Amino acid sequence: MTARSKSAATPAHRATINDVAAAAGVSRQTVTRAMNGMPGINPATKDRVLTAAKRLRYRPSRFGRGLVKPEPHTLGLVVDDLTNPYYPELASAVIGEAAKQGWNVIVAEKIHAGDREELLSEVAGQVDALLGYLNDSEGLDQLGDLPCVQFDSEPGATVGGIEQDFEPAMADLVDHLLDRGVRHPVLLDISPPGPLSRRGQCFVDLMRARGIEPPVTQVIENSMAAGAAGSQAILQDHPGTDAIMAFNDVAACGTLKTLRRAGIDVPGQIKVAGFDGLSLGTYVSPQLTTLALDVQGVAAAAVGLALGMAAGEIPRSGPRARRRVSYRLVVRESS
Amino acid sequence: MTARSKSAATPAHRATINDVAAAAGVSRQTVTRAMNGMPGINPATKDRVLTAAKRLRYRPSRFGRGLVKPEPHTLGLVVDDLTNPYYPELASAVIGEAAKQGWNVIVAEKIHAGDREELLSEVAGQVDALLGYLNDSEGLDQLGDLPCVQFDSEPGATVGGIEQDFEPAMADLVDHLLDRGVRHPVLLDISPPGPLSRRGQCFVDLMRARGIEPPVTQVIENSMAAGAAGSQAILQDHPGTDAIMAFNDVAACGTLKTLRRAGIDVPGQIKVAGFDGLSLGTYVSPQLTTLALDVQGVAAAAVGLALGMAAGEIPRSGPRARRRVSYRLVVRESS
DNA sequence: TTGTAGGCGTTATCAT
DNA sequence: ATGATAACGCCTACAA
Repeated sequence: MTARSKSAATPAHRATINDVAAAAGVSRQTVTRAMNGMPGINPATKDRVLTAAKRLRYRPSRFGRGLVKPEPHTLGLVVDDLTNPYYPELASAVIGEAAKQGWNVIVAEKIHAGDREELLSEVAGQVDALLGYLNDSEGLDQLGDLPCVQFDSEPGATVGGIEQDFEPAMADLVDHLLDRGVRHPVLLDISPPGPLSRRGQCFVDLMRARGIEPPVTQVIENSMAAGAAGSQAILQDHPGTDAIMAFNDVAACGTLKTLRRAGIDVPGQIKVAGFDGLSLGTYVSPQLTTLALDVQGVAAAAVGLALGMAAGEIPRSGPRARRRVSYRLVVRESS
Repeated sequence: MTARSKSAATPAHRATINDVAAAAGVSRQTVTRAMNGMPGINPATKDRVLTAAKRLRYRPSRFGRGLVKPEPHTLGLVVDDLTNPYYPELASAVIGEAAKQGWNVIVAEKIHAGDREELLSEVAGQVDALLGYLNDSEGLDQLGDLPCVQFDSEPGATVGGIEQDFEPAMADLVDHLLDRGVRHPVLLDISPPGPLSRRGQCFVDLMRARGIEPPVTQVIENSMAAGAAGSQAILQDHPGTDAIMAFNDVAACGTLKTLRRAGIDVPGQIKVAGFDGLSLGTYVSPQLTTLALDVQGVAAAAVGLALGMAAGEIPRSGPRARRRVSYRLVVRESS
């Protein structure tokens, strides 16, 4: 009655099945039956139990339950940064695929983690399988037997993974650009000074095979700003440029912005292509021509692998632990 | 040791601490000590245990562990759809805040759920607190004592929540528009035929207070396409329009697209304002003037509330279970 | 219809 | 340094 001493209703710790049983004057088993809607219980008893449960704010412990019904249920998804539009599209697809099978998804972002190995082992302890852009170097081996699926997996990987096959689509894009009269394309690549990214190298190789040697401008950061800055550099260093192939859609949006600022017509004067197929590419003007990854396909394959591994139906590694997905050329307005 | 009987090493079920103990010829307790790096164990023994554990691919059960060390650890975040750029920004902030406190986040999307009540109770069973855009109607009451924090909470809500205070910023925006000479603004609102959204109503009220009666165009879907279509309608229905206030940034991007297609100069001919402050608004041209929510602040407040509730330091509801965060006007290029 | 007994995998406490 | 015992919260099998 006094507002002061209401704390008596707040026990130090959560109510357990025993508390409810005691409160309702029945056995734990009867509580179980009531809570889980099982048959063979007197409606009056059931009602009494449920009332007691509600009054005590009883909520079954997922640990106690998980111990007895050890069905795997939780997937870990590790991404760089949800703020980069690529990852939410992937995450959404993964969550959707997982939901179909009744699995939950814990999403972890590397960007918020001090130590990546620590992040990995932390979420590893909470899940039944792990998905993500997981560098081999980041403690993948310390995960014991945990099923692991790597996006963007290289052929020699130690865990399962998805191989992203963009070569044919890239060839389509190169042909498309040449068809439209491009003769002086530039590659805007993301890579430390040194070797090109795989996709960048592919573009260069395909152009070379057609008798064109595209200059390359490299940026380090994966962001629209980096794309904008890189394009600025291209305008200065390569005046005759008639196409810019950006390392991804986000960077391509930066490119569009730079070109607009410079009063350059896209696609009239310079054509622009991106990579990933984000819906972001439809938000901008002109809409982005891009190499679109089948994100749904990636998610379906990855979740399928992970769940198969967790169920013991698919080995943790080796050829059976791999899938391929492909890109396709999507021509929109920027080329 | 014989490679022959390898399959014997693959028990039907996961290795437990007992298996490791037996294999290493020690007690379970010693296994625990070895696995958790606890003191008081002979290095040689420890080594033997760890070797056995690795060989058996032993991974401690989170259920067994959670039963003994019942520290809350997992947060549930319910959003509509990560494909809508608003939610990933929020999710990223929430995950970051949670990570600071050592919590994991299960992300669930309503869009992937058949039944929303089912979704809610499903993730509720896996977490220690729940965050999200949770309509009161969707079974919030069936969650027992689970700590719940509602984004976009109305004053009378039954659970804890964040109140988003945009009135002052909206007033700033209205004044800003009028300063720039706007006389015929139109509201592009998201709402079923009938009452306006809260933010829409606020815009109208503020304009009215300044002697202007803005027409309203309503759309139902929360998407760029809806924003584009709604703006198309505005162009037809209200020829003299000199400003469009969109219900959010995504819709405002649709508006920009429509206006560009129509050859209308922004902001010269029509000014455009959005709502949310997404980074998306900096991807487009012209960059979007918007009312920016302090997403970090929202996330920090929401996670703080949820963890406080889970720890029993904050009541599940009432004034102490509420926080306010505010918007601010960000003037960019579109106005 | 209801209750009793046992065990799931882990860690803490207290011996030895 | 190591082991025995008990306990965590829940569910299943069986008994009453």
